[in-house]
Amino acid sequence: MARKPADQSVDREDILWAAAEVLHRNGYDSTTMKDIAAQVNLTAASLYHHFKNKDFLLLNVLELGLDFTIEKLETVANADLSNAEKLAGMIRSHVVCVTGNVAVGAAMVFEIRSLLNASLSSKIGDDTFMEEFVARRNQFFARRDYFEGLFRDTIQAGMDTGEFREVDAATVTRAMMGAHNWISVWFKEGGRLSGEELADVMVDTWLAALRK
Amino acid sequence: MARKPADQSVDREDILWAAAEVLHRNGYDSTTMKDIAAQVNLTAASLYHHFKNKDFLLLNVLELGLDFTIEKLETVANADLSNAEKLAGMIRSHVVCVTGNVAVGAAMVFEIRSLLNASLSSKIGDDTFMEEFVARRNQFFARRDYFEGLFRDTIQAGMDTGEFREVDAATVTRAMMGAHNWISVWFKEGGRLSGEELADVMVDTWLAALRK
Amino acid sequence: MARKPADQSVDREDILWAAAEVLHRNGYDSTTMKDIAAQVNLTAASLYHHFKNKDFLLLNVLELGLDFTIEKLETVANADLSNAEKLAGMIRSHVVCVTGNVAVGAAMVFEIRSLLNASLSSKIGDDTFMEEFVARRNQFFARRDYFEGLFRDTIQAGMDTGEFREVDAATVTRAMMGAHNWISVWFKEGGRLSGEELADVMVDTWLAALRK
Amino acid sequence: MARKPADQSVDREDILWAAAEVLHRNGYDSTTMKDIAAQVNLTAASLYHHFKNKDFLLLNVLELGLDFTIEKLETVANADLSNAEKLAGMIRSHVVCVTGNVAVGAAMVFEIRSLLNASLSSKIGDDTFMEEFVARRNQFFARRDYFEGLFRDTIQAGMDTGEFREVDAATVTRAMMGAHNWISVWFKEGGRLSGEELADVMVDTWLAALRK
DNA sequence: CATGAATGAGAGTTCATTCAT
DNA sequence: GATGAATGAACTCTCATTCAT
Repeated sequence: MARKPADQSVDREDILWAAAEVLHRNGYDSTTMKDIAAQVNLTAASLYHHFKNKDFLLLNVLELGLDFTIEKLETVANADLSNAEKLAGMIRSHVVCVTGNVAVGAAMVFEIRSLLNASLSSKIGDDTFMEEFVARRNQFFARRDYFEGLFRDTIQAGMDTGEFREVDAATVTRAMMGAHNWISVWFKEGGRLSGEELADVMVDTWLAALRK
Repeated sequence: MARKPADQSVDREDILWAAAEVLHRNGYDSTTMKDIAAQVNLTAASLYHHFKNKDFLLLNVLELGLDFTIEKLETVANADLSNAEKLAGMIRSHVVCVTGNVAVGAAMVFEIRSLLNASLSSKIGDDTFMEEFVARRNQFFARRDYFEGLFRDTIQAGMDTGEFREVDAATVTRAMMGAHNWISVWFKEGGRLSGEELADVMVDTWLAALRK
Repeated sequence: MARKPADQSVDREDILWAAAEVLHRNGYDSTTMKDIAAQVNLTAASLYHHFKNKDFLLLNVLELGLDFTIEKLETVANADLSNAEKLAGMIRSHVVCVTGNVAVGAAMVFEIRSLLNASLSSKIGDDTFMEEFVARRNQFFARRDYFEGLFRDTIQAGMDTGEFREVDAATVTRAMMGAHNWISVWFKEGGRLSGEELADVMVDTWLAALRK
Repeated sequence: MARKPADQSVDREDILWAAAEVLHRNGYDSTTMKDIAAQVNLTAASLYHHFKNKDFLLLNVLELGLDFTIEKLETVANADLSNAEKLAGMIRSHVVCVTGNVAVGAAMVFEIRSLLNASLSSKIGDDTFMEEFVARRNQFFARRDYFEGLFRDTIQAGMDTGEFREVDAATVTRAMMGAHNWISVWFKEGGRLSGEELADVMVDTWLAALRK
């Protein structure tokens, strides 16, 4: 979690991490632009220099989180490993990302609906506004599907090679996503389990569920 | 599960089911009293004859959903079954509840935070208001823990009797809760799997994860 | 905290006349909802009970003014008179309307552009919103053309019967509209000329311009 | 009339013509400094190197338009012609100016009110600011009266010499101003009538109205 | 000269809530 | 009970304007 470097130059990404934190605390609707601005020592009006509006700001937060997570995941997904090892690595990656960035993780779980409703409240003003928003939002969802697909494909591949028992890969993947996403709800830094330890438990659980 | 009564006499519970639906669509903050009222052919003002304020209304929705689910669950939890059979039954119960009542299920996942923030924004006006609210909210959370505890205890018992392999019961339970809660996000009535079938997959998955 | 306003019940039309006055003073953009509300002892928020938004309020003001004027005009336009007499009556009607209602008259001259720009800033929210707005706006413009057409037709008819000399009826009509509209800019109640006297001058001028 | 210079060196007058155009499209209040700046490839901040503030910019636009028109008019007004010929020339001059420069013409009609309101919103900060503004604004209005006076005087003179019939010169002049100003509202370049042709119609109309 | 960043002030709008009817 | 009217509070967003670079 990147803190405020100083009080001077605030750039887009600083705002995004700060925003994620506030979002995590209050949820999209209860979070005001003023809240976010305060977190980076700006006024609400100043935020509009960096983001077209609140919806875009949310979208940027989510994109940041997803990009960050996907990047980590792809390293593992592209490695030359057995499907079991690969899945283990992917689960660990995902869980570590979530525990290391609870705020963003939570945003990705809880604010999706706000993202969907967002288009409705968008002004017409500039058609470009909404068009760009919808385009980027769709891309976000596509990448989200891609992300989930990485897990599903690995499970399927493991079934094909006989490493895993036969299951409903799509549903098991969704169960897994749910389990991992839910972490951002209950995980507390400094609790009984570290992020790494939690990742171990998850890996153990899911591999057990899939073992023959 | 049972809703939609006559169109004339609107009672508290009608409003709650309707509210859950709107809440599911829009989220707590984006849902206006007017939205909820419209769903039952009332005006916003009229809602105040039935509920003290919006926060209480939400609390009532959540209580309704939780009571409903716990009731089903206790039937199984108190039955004279092996721990594996019991856990299977509980999972099935939970999943069927969620799939049969996506709206309320989603509310219980997504609007908890609103419930927490609620106390903060409560008007000080009537101390009794807030006191009662906080008391009932705490009770709600206690019952929620109790609900989760039913699962955890069964897993633990299964481990104790040797039916299940040794796992971190608390964490596995949370994984399970996450997986089940997440259902309300993606499940569509009439999709590839019915609620019952989905329940089967979940039972299979979790028992596999716990088998020795 | 709902308070009782001093004035009894304020209805839509009261607001419209008041709004016209403020609009006349400040122009659409410089007029705030608060300004209009203050004029009728309401808060800005209360205006939204009566009008969907500022654009609709303006539209209502203009509709009111146009309806009022057209009604007067049609009485004359449908009477059994020579074209010269008819035109005289119409001019007198128009001028008296404008001088008797400077505020609304001015609104109809100066705020048309705001009406046109209005659609752009309308929210999507409810498609119905914008659709209704555009529909009513178009109807307004159609009625405005109809209004102008009454003059043009009478001039043309007078030319056809030989009462008037040959002129470019459309352009003369526009000159006339301009002259009459402009009255709302400079006319002061209690000045050198009463509304009736001014009407006489206008009638004299235009009939002189058209006489053979 | 002459606009559009190079694209590099932007000077005050370029900005004014550009501003007039934007003003014509949107009106003073809806026109932002950014809009005007964009029209000449500058940023809003840069405009402040050329004009003290938005009010002054508007004032400059109006001054430019009025000076331009008066200059043309004085040529005719000072010529050695009969009053009828003089009035014809003046009308032609005015109409041609308006049709050739719809934007500025419209600004002079529609933005006068903004000019009036401007003083009120002026920041107190620099007294000099407001003093200078008010002084120049008053001068503008004086010149505007002078402009209208040229017409009125010619009509009066024509009545005195018996060229024109007896009318209320002041009121007829205002009717004329209204008719001419209104042109900027409806005139479209490339329409049925050219500016010159429209001028002919106007000359014909007003001389007919004044002929004995 | 030009500009990117920042901001105070304020506008339109929404909404939970109250109260007289 | 039910509702129409009203409102205070709060929010998103805009904009003229300043200033350091």
